[in-house]
Amino acid sequence: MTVMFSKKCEYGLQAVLYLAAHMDRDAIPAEEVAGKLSIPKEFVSKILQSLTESGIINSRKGKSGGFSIAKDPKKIKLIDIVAAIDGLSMFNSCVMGFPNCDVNNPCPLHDKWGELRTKAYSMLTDENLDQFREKTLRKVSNL
Amino acid sequence: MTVMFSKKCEYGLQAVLYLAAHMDRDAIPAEEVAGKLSIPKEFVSKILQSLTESGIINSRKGKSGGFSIAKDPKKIKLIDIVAAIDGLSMFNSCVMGFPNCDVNNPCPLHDKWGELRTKAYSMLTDENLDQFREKTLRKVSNL
DNA sequence: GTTTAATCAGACAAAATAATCTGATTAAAG
DNA sequence: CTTTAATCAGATTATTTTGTCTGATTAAAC
Repeated sequence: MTVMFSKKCEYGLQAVLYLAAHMDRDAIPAEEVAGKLSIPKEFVSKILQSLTESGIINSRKGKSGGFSIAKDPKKIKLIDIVAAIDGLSMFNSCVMGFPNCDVNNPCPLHDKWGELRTKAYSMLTDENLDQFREKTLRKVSNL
Repeated sequence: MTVMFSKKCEYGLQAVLYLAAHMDRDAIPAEEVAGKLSIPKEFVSKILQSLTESGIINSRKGKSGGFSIAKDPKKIKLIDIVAAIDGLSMFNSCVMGFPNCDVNNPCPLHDKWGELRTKAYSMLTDENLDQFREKTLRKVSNL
């Protein structure tokens, strides 16, 4: 069981952080990303392809090709990756799965979950990819 | 996509809350629970069976049989249902799926997620089933 | 004791998610 | 221009999750 994102999304977050932490380098092949992060190569490749369509990363075909961050990493937030892969429905769904859970018809956890959800959203929007660089490098070097 | 629990767990939480909110009545058949909560009957039946094995609810076979809360609802917390169905791994896994994510080798979100996780745990442990009774009745009456 | 309405058990089916395979295309480098 | 190393596209497989079906068992009520 994953915590709150799909496996695809977890991998996507890891991979994009990896690319952002290595902006200084050229395009990075899917094989390297897969190897460093222990993700199946074809799977991470697919995920990065889809993020290319979303405009978050670039891809370059052919020899010495690979993937790289598409724009200024100061302008990319983790929420962008989550939105592109899992979507944002988790931020307006009832935590217990009740339908029509809103302020007029709240489930027993509505208020408490509401606070948590707001903080979870902040967690994904407060910092940009550039600000995660060092932490990512430290984590990746210990995998 | 569910928010943070599996569908099975969401249904389990809803169903147990329903039973707890109707403790005054006799055993409640799976069919009623399924109908009120719009959950497939056989599915909720399976879920309630498994919670019977976990000792959270009782079942009675035969005519006028059904399910009921097994013990004092003041002594049951939502976390008990989550633990029985999804397990507690979500409370010690990395939110981004990194391995070995701990204080010595944290992922970029480790600290922020740590706080959230603690609060999510509180959300499931602060109140007992009895305290959810009214809120549940209000919600269920508007489904 | 027969009928009826329920759980229970286990197999089965469908759908979603995760992962793999194959071959085509592309572009750098010799 | 040939080789090589990469993405890309799409089909396929595997696994997990979700949901369904069938029949056996149980117990209340008549």
